[in-house]
Amino acid sequence: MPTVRTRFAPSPTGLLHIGGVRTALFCWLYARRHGGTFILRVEDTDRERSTPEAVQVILDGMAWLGLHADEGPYYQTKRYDRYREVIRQWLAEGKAYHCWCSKEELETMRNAQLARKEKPRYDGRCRAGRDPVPGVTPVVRFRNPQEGAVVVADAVHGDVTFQNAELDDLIIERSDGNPTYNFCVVVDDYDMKVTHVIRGDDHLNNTPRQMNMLRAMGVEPPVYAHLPMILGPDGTKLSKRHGAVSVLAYREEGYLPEALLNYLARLGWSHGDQEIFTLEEMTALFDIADVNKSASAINPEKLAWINQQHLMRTPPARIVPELRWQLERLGVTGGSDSALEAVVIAQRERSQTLKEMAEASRFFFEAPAAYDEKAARKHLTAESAALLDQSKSALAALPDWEASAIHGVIRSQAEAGGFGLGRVAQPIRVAVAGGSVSPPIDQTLAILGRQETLARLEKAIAHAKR
RNA sequence: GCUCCCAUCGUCUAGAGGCCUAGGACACAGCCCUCUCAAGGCUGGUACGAGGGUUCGAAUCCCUCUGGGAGCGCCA
Repeated sequence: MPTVRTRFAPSPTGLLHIGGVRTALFCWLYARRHGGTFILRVEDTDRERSTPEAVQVILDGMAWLGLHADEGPYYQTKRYDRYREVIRQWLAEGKAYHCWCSKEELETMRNAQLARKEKPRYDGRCRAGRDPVPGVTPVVRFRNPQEGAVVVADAVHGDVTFQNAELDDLIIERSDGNPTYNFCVVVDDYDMKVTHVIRGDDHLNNTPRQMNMLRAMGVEPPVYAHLPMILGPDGTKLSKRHGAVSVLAYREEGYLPEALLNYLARLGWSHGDQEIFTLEEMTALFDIADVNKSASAINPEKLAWINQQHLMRTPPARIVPELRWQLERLGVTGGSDSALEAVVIAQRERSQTLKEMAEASRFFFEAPAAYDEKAARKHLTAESAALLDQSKSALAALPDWEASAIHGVIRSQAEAGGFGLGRVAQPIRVAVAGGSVSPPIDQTLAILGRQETLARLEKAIAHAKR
């Protein structure tokens, strides 16, 4: 059994979006699971649309996700000599031939077929050879078998049979001398000794042609696994307004890479009823046999839930740099690692994303610019001013500034007044956080520190007395 | 139009002939917990696209239909 070799082969013509990431993930997981090699190959033969920026976006995205390649990135544009070599050889062996049809001629053929309600395809008119046509630079076509059938033994779909009669002779070299996609894929998968081709099922229809070309090279095709498509939340094709944005946008929105990967893995793959997986669990459990055949729609709410589950389970120290990055994006700097860690622990069960966490934690690092109007009207009243004042004195007198002692103060204040904790806690909460929502008040004050707490209480008392 | 693929709650899915009066998760509703918001716990509603077979028995196997998708390019 040869070592497993998988490849992720994006084309840098657009963005690396959710669909591409899921494909990359499955390739990566499969290689990891079997101690194999994961190859990154950039398919940039479309010189018109490929851009260095798009390449960089792919590289950055993969790096953020932690989907590191064991080999590559390879670039198809750097392999043109090899492609030409194969084409020359095929031409010599009769496996390929020159086609002198002009684009106009092909267009006419196509329209006629469409008019006859036939599947548009090349009719092979140059197959037997044709004299050079003046003014036309020929393309090279692969001589596809005309008889028999090709069976794709797909690891997720099972056997899928295509009649060779349905396939035409595809162009492998354009008139400008550049090789085409389907051909490059074949040469690359052959040269790179790819054992498992895991890709989107929009490629299922290309597979028989690729298999025929692989056989023309004298090898048996690799194992194919065609993954179902990922749809937008409304069940239609992914578009810009859905998730078809760069994966890096998910970092900005405050998602953990492992959470995004967990979510994506569960789109089309499952392991019983388990929903939350660490990367380690996924690599240990992943199997193509458990991959679904049907397309699935992304559900942003579930992604958010999974993200929160990861926020709650991941060691806080690992979250700290992510939170710091989000805070900096809000223009909030400072705070020691240990302070941020305490914030993470206080906020993780009340934040679905790191962005939310940063926004909700702003007040820990800077005094609220203004009180939430509604909250202030309700809790910073003349009568609560007296209560706030008492709390302030009691807190100032506390020997140790820690949560349980702070809780003791709040509780005795409430007991003394004969009312619930909320009556004491809410005004304090508004005073320190600026609004009526925060982590438990004792924990909040403990993180904030005595000095800052007292200062904010002072200010709130003044406000309440106005 | 032709070829190919797909089809269980709104969504993600479990289900490989009897364990299914269909299980879990997200979302939703109610209750509990409770200093706010959450988290957590409990409860509830909603699904096998339709029709034919095969079988003692079908969500599971076969056929047809319907619906969705992909491909059919000197794009990838």
